[in-house]
Amino acid sequence: MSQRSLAGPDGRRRYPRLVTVSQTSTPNTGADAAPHRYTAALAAELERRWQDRWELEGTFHTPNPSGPLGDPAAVAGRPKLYVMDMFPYPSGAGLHVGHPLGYIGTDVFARYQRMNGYNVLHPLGYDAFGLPAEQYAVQTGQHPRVTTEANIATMRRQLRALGLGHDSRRSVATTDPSFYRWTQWIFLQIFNSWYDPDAGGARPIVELEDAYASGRRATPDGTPWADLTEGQRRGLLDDHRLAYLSDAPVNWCPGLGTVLANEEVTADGRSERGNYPVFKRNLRQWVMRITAYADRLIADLDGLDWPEPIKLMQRNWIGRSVGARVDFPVRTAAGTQTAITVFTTRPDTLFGATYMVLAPEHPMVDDLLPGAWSEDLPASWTGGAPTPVAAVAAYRAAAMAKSEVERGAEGRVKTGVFTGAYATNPVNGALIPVFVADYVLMGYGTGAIMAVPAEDERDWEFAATFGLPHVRTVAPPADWTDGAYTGDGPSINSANNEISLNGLETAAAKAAIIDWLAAKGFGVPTVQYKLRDWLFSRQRYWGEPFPVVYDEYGVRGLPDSMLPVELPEVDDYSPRTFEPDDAESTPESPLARATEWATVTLDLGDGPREYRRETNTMPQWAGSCWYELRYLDPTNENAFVDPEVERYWMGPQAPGDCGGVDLYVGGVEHAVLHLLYARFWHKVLFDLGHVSSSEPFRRLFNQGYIQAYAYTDARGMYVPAEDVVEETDGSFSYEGAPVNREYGKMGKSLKNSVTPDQMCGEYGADTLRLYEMSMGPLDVSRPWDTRAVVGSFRFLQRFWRNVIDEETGLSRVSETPADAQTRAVVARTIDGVARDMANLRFNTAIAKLIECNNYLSRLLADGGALPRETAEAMILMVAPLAPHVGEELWSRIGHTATLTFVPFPQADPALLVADTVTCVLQVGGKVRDRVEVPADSTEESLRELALSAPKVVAALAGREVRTVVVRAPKLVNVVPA
RNA sequence: GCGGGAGUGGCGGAAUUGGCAGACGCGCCAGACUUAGGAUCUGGUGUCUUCGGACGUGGGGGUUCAAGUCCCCCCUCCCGCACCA
Repeated sequence: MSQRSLAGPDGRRRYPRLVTVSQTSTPNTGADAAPHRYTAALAAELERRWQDRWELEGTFHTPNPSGPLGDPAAVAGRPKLYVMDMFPYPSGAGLHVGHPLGYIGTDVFARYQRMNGYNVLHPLGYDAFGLPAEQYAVQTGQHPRVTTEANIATMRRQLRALGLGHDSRRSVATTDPSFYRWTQWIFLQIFNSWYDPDAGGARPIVELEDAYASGRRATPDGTPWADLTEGQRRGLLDDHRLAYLSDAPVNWCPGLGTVLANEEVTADGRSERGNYPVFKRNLRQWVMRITAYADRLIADLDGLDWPEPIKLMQRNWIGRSVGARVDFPVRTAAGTQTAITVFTTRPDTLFGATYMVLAPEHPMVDDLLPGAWSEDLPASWTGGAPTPVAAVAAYRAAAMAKSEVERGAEGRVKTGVFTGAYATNPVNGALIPVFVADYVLMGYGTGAIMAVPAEDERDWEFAATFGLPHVRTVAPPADWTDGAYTGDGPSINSANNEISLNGLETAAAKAAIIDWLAAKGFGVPTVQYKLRDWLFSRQRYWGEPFPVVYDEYGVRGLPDSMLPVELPEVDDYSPRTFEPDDAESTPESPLARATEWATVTLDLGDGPREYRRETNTMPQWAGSCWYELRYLDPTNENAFVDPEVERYWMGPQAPGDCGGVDLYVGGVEHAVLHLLYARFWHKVLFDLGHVSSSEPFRRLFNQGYIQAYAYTDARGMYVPAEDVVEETDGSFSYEGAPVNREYGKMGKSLKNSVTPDQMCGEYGADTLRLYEMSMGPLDVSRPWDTRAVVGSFRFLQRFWRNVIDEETGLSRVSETPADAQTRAVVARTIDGVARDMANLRFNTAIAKLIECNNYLSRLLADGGALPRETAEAMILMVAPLAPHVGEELWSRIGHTATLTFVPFPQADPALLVADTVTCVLQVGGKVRDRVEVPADSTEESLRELALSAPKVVAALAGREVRTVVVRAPKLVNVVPA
């Protein structure tokens, strides 16, 4: 990398052959280069120089309208644009070339829009709480803060070397106490709020307390507020809070030693991280009442400029179903009259309910079981057990023993057992048997269903297995043969003395029966969601402590003045982990061992008293739920963000606009986790009047991933991908032995990692940026190909050579004006590049720039000069993509200031209109000739031209002309008879 | 199984509203410079061809003067959900 060219005695250069062991096929060693050629060495020098200058001048320091980062004059008269990436976790493994793909994309876009006059906010921070730093700390004994800060420093260095124009003053980390102080503050806002269905949003809990205290709102059992004990009052309020403690079943993962959110558990009941078994346990944990926002989280998707698949995933995850709850009267074994409540989306099929099913965990099951079977029953119903109690116990034990994977592997064969009890179908009084079966899930609806075999495939299968009858209540299509018909159609067999659904279409039948049920007190219309409340506790050290304490009555939020609650120093950062399948184990947070910290004496307004702290911490999602707001005002010590600053950057742009970040770029893997949680927090803050935007991210863009090939040898071990050779027959080998190729992620363990540092060293950051942007559309995944990077390098080299004389290093720019053709070519390039950049189509923008540059190369090779207007337009267009080359050339042709804020070139519309165009002459739709014609040719003249064109005449071969289609001036199609 | 997306040269990918398929790049081939080339530069490069042309965007059918693009059927791959009543 360090060879220099030598000048010979005659003044001509001599290029010594210096071949080092490290020398590869890289074209850019500089060994052979002309003295002022664009080489890796030159790229490294000028990139460092411009990065230093940007930093020194604060080029990317974005002004706020007010406050510590405020500069009203700089803000005035410019439109704003907030461009943001999903922030990274500062991993110790360092970056590979796939990581910065999205960051480069947003940087190009941000730079482009700065040149269009926007005040662009483009920050990048760090999502730095979380498991890897903690696990590393457990292994090494080093405080996670130390490793986290070292990792952040490394990542900042790597990202700086890519020339990313972030506002470094706003580079917050979620682990900074000055950041998580406000995470805790927002938690308290949520904790101190309740969802008021009448207002359709969150309101301070003190308003609810006032309503109870004044009697405007009755307590659930009617007891006057004044007569309630302190504990009862607090319990009542706690039941309404948006952040609350719950004893409900949670996902307990012994292998990780922590509980997990539903979103963090895979379909086969394992942890998304680590792939350990997860068990349902009743544990007292913090939960966020996200379900209160389910409807708004669905409805407000409509106003978002997000990819449709992501919206769909959120809708599906929330899983809204409209239906009814219906009560089926039943008598317990003890003789008490009660009812089994089911949820159904098909109340119109009620007359077809021929049995019921309860989930194995359903709390009513045990009360229903009679002491003995009342009749002779088939063995399939009793499971061969002597009593219902024994049958259900055996069934439950068998169901518990099966893992989710095993259940899936059984191909969903329906199993179950009869309870011995019968319930009454409220519409027709029929006594129908009640079963227990694991195809009904306790976690959805009421954990109980009415089974309608004729109109539900699962019920049909179960009924077939257990010999249960079916009654069709929806007329299937004429060609229907057998099985459950789940579609819509006119109701049949659905009438009692009071109501008949017969003949009604499904929608009308639903409405009619719901009215009847409601009137009779048998049921109510209900909306059901798959979404559950969000489990918010983790038994971890490296997370935000909860800003709450406990006294004898329960939990109390701390006053703002006591924030932040900082993490205590501890000897052991590890949560207690267990054998992965030890379902009986109990979580044990590391903070519980910090006994001095966990007990604290505070004055919460009623004198100093001793309290217990919460020893769980918040999940890693907490910081990412609101970081877009902290970027706006990162140094504010009085508020998480100044309202005026928030309104400027994120406020609605028009009536009905939700506001939010103008462009948010990140991977699709956060479609339902981060993006749902962040929307929820933002809406709470909106309801409470803390932000003016009702959504955090107005526009979302999912970048694709850079994939890579990995190779395994005969033993299945990964071999270094860079040393694999492709054989002439298309197979691959490593050190002479054949290897298998697989396609997927890039990673150190797969031995196919390529780092940005490597690419910057071999070509420079501008080449890497250009290559990543030219590989394909930003939202599509594609394979990395190190060999192909040289193409982007060659372009920069050729572009450089067109502007700079390689021998002298001087500008080749001429002050003579451009000729008409050059102007037209450049104008077309400007037009296309501007459109592509605005649409994040950087790959086609680059193709157009290369095309234009190739034109200029030919022009110069033919002895032409490079006109200043042409050079400047090209430099300014290349600059967002390759900013260091852009700045360097801009300065070398005589400018002193950065080009960051120089207006992007405008195409003269007059130059976009060509004088002549190529007209395609077709015969029967096949191209036969092309002719240059005036752009304003008339249809008639083109028709004449085509009919007399020799190639058209030849292709017609004497056939009659049926018709002639003319699309002036570009196409004529002569259609033979 | 349900839902969504995608199939274009050896490879990554281009292609306003249906209107010249394969832009641009890699690779490959040839040439230039060179003691040399793995640097750089120039040119060529979908397939077949009797050199006229024919064929060609996963397969089959259709609409149209004209289909990668629109419609129907099928195949393959990727992503999400997965007994959600």
